[in-house]
Amino acid sequence: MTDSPLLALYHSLNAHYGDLEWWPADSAFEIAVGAILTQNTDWRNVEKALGNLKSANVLSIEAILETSTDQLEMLVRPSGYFRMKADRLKHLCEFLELNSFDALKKMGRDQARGRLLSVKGVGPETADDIVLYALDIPSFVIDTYTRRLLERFGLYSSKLKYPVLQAAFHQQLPEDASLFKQYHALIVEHAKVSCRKKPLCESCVLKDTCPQII
DNA sequence: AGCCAGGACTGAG
DNA sequence: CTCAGTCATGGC
Repeated sequence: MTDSPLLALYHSLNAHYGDLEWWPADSAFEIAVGAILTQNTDWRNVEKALGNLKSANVLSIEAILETSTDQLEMLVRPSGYFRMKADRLKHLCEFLELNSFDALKKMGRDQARGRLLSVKGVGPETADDIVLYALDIPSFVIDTYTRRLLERFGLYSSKLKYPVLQAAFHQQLPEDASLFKQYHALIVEHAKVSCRKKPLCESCVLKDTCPQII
């Protein structure tokens, strides 16, 4: 029984990079906040913003809701789009006030994901970040790195819609939150060390171990 | 000195 | 519904 292409790709990435321990955070709430802050933003800038929130003791639902918009904007500024993100964090916290992580987890994937998507500023990727890493429910995250990787390996066009690409992962992988977490982490890690422009790097670390794909 | 980052929303056609 | 425009700081 040979692996499906996406599972084979996972094994290759995993063999090279090993366990990556994602998502770095001290709580489910910090993960949700990070998911908003990292939208189209380098994680290193997100860390600065999270650090500001922690230093100001503003990393909780109540604290964010009580903090003035101006103050919140100042704190999240290093992560970019600071006005928009401050606003999105407010919306997220209003939502979490009524829907605890515990309650969301009990709803199951589709329900929880659907509720999250109703929050202004939470799109498909952010919702999946939260469902997967904060709720520990297997829902695969499709980001720009994922699209680029699939495109390069000739597996799926990066133009395909989010649900289509996600379905491919869901069909080809065992329904395992730990595996989904690690896979997404591996994709991002690989993106950081691989070149951005070439269709497929000659020095790609997967070249030797993923012959079925390359 | 540009280019780009772990997206999502909006308005136009 | 498809798609360009918009939002913004910091690293390399």
